Amino acid sequence: MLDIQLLRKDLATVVARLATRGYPLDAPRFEALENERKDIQTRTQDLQAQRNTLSKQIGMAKGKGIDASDLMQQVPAVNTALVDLEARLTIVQDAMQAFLEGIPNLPQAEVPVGKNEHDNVELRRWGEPRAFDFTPRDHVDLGEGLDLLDFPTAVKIATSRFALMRGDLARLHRALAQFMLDIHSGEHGYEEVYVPYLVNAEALRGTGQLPKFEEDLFKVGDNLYLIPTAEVPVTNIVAGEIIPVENLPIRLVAHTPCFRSEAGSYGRDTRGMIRQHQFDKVEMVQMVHPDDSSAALEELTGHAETILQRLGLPYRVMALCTGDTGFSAARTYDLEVWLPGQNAYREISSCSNFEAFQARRMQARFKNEAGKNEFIHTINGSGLAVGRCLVAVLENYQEADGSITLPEALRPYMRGVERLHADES
RNA sequence: GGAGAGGUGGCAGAGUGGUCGAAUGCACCGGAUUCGAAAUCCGGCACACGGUUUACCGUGUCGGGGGUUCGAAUCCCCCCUUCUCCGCCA
Repeated sequence: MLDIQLLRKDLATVVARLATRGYPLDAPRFEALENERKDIQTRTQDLQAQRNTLSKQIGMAKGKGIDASDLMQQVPAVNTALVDLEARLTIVQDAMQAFLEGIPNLPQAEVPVGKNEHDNVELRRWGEPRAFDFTPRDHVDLGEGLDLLDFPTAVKIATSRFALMRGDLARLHRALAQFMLDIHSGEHGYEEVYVPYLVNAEALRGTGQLPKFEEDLFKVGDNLYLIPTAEVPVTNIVAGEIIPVENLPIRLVAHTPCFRSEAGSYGRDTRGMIRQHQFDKVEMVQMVHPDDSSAALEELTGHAETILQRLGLPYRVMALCTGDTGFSAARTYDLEVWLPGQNAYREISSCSNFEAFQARRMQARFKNEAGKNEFIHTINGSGLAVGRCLVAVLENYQEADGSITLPEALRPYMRGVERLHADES
């Protein structure tokens, strides 16, 4: 959520900056709501002050044993007017709140202006895509060829967009998550957390998934939703808190499954594990002093890159343009890993600075140097998407016979297994 | 699942219809004392919003919502939540 003071003070600038991300802010509506609110609120407060004064006088009179019936006769008229005004005030305030919650974050000045993913800017590349002396297969052919990846059975149990992994592939999947978690918690200074996989609407509102993106979520029962990313439970750890400034920055990492309905993505990435209803992800979250958030985003992005580098997976870093930046983010870098099976770079991590956007929704603050409560900044990023990382390992490390040579870094997690290969039989 | 007890400022904890946004203690900030510190003493110290604008005035907030009343932290109803005991259970 944006600071309403910013809209009051400099509406034109806000409109212009939001326009770069393709969001048409309804300025006349804002001004109309604001004027109505101001009018009703001042009138309401005047009446409340009148009532308070009268009641206080009645109390004083009764305390002295004086008859107060004159005063008491004056109150009902005030109250009648108040009932109406207070109701109208609530309506305007709710409308304003809903209006504000629907506005996306302002992109930072450095974000390249553009319409969609085609306008994203490549910042750097790491690693050389391997030259194959055979036609590389994609992870579906590889996994099924090894009898370790099974989509039909997953469909039988659940529905499409689910996967079943077996044996050493299931183990490799677990190894990847462990490996990532160990590096972030052991080398990058993150505290590992285990969090609920079901969250309430308030938490989702805090990080910005609700109210706008309910159709992307799986709802369970009356009040709970399966998490679409660990960002939701992890970031909300600080919701409503006033954090001692010396505790900043807070760095947290969690490995969780993520659940997405993928509404509106029919026909996209229907083959394989790229786009699933359920996938695992290791997520890094930082809560920082506002002065430090830009540096923290660079740092966190580097932490995600470290994983790809240790696994020897070629990737590039993309600066998302204004039009492709997510609702809550002020700035986002995507990491795209090279997938030989698709002959393309594909997103494997998304790292964003949300500035105070989520903190304002969550009421997550710290006491600043002046002793005033101030909103923290939040940053998060995948480090990495486990399923897509598994895909990348399979495709980049495949051999001509369909076997997979495992990267050195993972071998300690694979009880000595160095290759995935089909049974001899 | 059954029974009971609670949710008040950063924390602890008073307050059961009227000058209560709320005693007291701790923590914190400023000052005195001290060579300095501890201890002690004095003072300050919730948040949000609105109006005016450095001072100021007003409104709202005592888990959330609704009700009674001229007036609610205090009475009534509903919900959420925490704790204790019993049962069950990975």
